Amino acid sequence: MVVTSHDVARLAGVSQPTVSRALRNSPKVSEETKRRVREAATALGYVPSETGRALSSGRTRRIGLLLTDLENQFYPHVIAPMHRELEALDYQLVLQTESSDTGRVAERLLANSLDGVLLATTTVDSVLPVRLRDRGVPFVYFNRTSESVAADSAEVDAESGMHELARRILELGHRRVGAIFGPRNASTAEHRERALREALAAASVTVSGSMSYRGPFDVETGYVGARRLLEAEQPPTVIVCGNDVVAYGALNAAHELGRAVPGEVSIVGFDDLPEARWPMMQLTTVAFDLDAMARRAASLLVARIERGPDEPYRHESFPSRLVERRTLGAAP
Amino acid sequence: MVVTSHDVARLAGVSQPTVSRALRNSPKVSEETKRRVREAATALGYVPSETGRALSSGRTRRIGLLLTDLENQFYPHVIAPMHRELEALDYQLVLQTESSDTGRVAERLLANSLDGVLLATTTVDSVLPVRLRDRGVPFVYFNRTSESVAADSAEVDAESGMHELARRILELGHRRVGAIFGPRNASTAEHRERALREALAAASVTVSGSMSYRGPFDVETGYVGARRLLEAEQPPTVIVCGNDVVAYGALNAAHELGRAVPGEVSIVGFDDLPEARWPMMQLTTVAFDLDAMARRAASLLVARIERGPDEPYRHESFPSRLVERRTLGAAP
DNA sequence: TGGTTCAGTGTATGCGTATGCATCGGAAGA
DNA sequence: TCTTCCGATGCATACGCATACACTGAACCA
Repeated sequence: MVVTSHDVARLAGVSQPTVSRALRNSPKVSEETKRRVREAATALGYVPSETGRALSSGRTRRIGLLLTDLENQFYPHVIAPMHRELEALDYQLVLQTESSDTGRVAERLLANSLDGVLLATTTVDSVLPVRLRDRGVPFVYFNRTSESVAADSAEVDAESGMHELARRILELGHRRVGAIFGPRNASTAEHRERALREALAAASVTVSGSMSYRGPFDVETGYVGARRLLEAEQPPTVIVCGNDVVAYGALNAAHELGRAVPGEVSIVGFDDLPEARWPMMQLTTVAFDLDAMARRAASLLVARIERGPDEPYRHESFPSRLVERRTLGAAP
Repeated sequence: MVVTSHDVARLAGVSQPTVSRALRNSPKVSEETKRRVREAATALGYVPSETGRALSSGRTRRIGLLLTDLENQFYPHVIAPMHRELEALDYQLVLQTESSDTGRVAERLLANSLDGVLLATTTVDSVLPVRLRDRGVPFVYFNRTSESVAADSAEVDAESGMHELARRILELGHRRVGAIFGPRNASTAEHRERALREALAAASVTVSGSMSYRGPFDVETGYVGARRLLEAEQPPTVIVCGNDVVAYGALNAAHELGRAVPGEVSIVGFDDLPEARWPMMQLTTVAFDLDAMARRAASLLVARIERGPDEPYRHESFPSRLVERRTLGAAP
């Protein structure tokens, strides 16, 4: 039924190992034989079995991508460039989502015989990196880090953009600054929060507890958080969101409450997703090269897989900067 | 380095096949032995190699999902439910995107030793289904069909919703009906177009060539198409879009041109994605249970894989209905 | 008591590819 | 002409698991 290298060997009049070598373009096979083998392979429609190859070589050329939530609007812009990069490097992408049972995720990742794992979940789970390290499964942190287990990483430098944003916010006269931060235990959320607070503190502006909200990086958080902040007695004049997706939710809340943006309240995001540029949206946001960062994470992982565990860890940092659009204006 | 069933066998004092049987809970192994094997497996942290299992069993428990464009806003709402369903059925999801070189895609799909493929691309490529059939790789059409090669399918019944929409549009006094259809050679696009035209024809309303635009199901198409239609001398009073994502683009165009929605122009989508419900958006659209449809496609495929090729093909149809929100109003 | 049966386990083998090593034949050098 | 060497190929085997089949011993029946 299925064509194997033996069938090709028979047709080409050579042995099976010669087929293997010929098709992998080994220099130990004569050009004439390669030609015959290739012809036979084409004639039979032979495609090498990845399973056989994996068992024999110990490499699957498959990489796992661990995400928090497949439906989050952030991830398509991560998955796509990673997929493109990995395709070019001849690797496959297998999706995994975080389940409540971390042990099971780890087990699946390992059983899957993945060559490596891209950790793109927001919250830092301390168990998984340890297990991966112990099993010798290469992995890379994407848009997060962990102090506990060292590994390659691709991250945003939030400071530059956040400082720029804070300066501009103050310049526009805002003093009641609200914020919707990301979840606790998420390094990305912490970096952004700290950068914002530090930059504002320079002008003695603080984000008080009643002026802030905290939750997962999703639309719901932005919506609920912004409603809460905007319906307070002294609502903020600007709401800085943990990322663009959260800002979408905040915009929805403002829209629903009939608050003009940026007339009555300014809203700012982080990430500069393609949707932020939509005429409908025109979201002012802190931008960085997400596409490049995703591709970099993928290539870092492949380099780690192919060059081995002895290379020093690389921590790629992507600078951020403010992109002003419509949703940030002068304080009312 | 890596723990195999042999290691477990040695520790448990049994043979390797007994380990295999015990862990797969075969009735041919005594409870006492199972207990010992399980203990040994846990002690060693044994996780069966999927590669070994795949080579031996001929099944990879991996399913390919072929998409047009990973960054399209439609797909997260497809990927997520499929992933959930497949996870419950203990299958993995591997992403593939359509490349220009169809042959290469087919080859990769086959080499990948996938147990089956979910075809979720919009355009009907005639080569791939044939190759999959010839190789005996089970597959399911999702949100599309092909007359040439029979297979299970999960599709929308566009007629009910489109008729409802047409009736409502006419009722609201619209006579200049514009449309942004999906791409040519896409069965989904054709169904929706035909259903709309038929329903309008009953009232002698037609969508002329100058009142329609055609392109891939993406934001760009909606934006470009709507700009073209709206900047014409006699712009339509309503624009029916091939799907919600296209409608996002149309809304962007209307926004940019300063046309009030639905005051000056009504815009309607199809799919009822979660984003359509956003207060910012409030898109009137033709809805169906996309989540269920995606899950159904996945379970149809698994059933096909596990029950074999002799079962009759199943064509699941999901009814559609109009969901009125803000973007459809009376004709100006 | 001998034969039959069956539960439980081991042995042998296959799945498809990659690779270390042996082999072979011809060319080059002595 | 004999040896040496090397390019080209075949042989044997490993990878980890699943499964057909063989085997063993105990229980049961006649």
